[in-house]
Amino acid sequence: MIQLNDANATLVAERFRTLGEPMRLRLLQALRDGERSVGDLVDEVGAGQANVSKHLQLLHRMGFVQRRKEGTTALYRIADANVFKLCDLVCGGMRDELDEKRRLLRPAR
Amino acid sequence: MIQLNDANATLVAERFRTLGEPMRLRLLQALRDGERSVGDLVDEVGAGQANVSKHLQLLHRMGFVQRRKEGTTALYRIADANVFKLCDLVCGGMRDELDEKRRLLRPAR
DNA sequence: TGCCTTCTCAACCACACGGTCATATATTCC
DNA sequence: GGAATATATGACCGTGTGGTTGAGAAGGCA
Repeated sequence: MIQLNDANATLVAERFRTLGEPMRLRLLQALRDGERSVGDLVDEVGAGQANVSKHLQLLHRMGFVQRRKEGTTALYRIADANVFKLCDLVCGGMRDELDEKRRLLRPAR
Repeated sequence: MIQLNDANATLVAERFRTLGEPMRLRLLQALRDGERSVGDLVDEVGAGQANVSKHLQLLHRMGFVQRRKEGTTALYRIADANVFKLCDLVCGGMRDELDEKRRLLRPAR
């Protein structure tokens, strides 16, 4: 791991925090199989348009998605496929933790 | 990636958000080379003791660290080494993004 | 028992953030 | 130009969260 001095820790934390939001994760997943317009995403995640737009902007500023305009519509797409690796790792950790808890429930025999 | 339905997205986001805090990242890094007491960590990261204790508790609840008591001192250690893989991935993403920005600054020749 | 150390817990405050509403901007079509 | 559509932006509000402070356990030791 890169040295996490105070400055780096802040930058890295900023990116983790960006992923620490259910709506943003759902947007990323919706973008998983290709480019989508804001309107499509609004329909897909069932949230307000302004809200979706703001989340997408943050994901864009953090470099997780890219943006392209076509007429009046804005098309977003995944910029960094590693996002899904991150999710996989987190899910793996969740599984491990659940296994551990289940193991602790089983009384020592 | 595991299907991120609404329930899963919340759980995964919860874990990302836990890592989305500079102080917690610094605590994890301080624990990287072995078990540490709360007091040691307080000295190492230069924060209030109650504050460190709270952060450690959250990391513990989320399964990132394990806890052990010895007399009056509490000893924490990394429970899930994948945390560092997560940090590496995020750092890699940051590097890529910086490279991209640098490339965009160079005018098309 | 009484004191000291170590840590946790509860209450509080200030601030950041997610959501919504209303409005602005930009592009297309008539 | 004017209306309609698609997106972005700003103001506002309620809630969640990091930090601090002070009190409260829990163990070690004289």
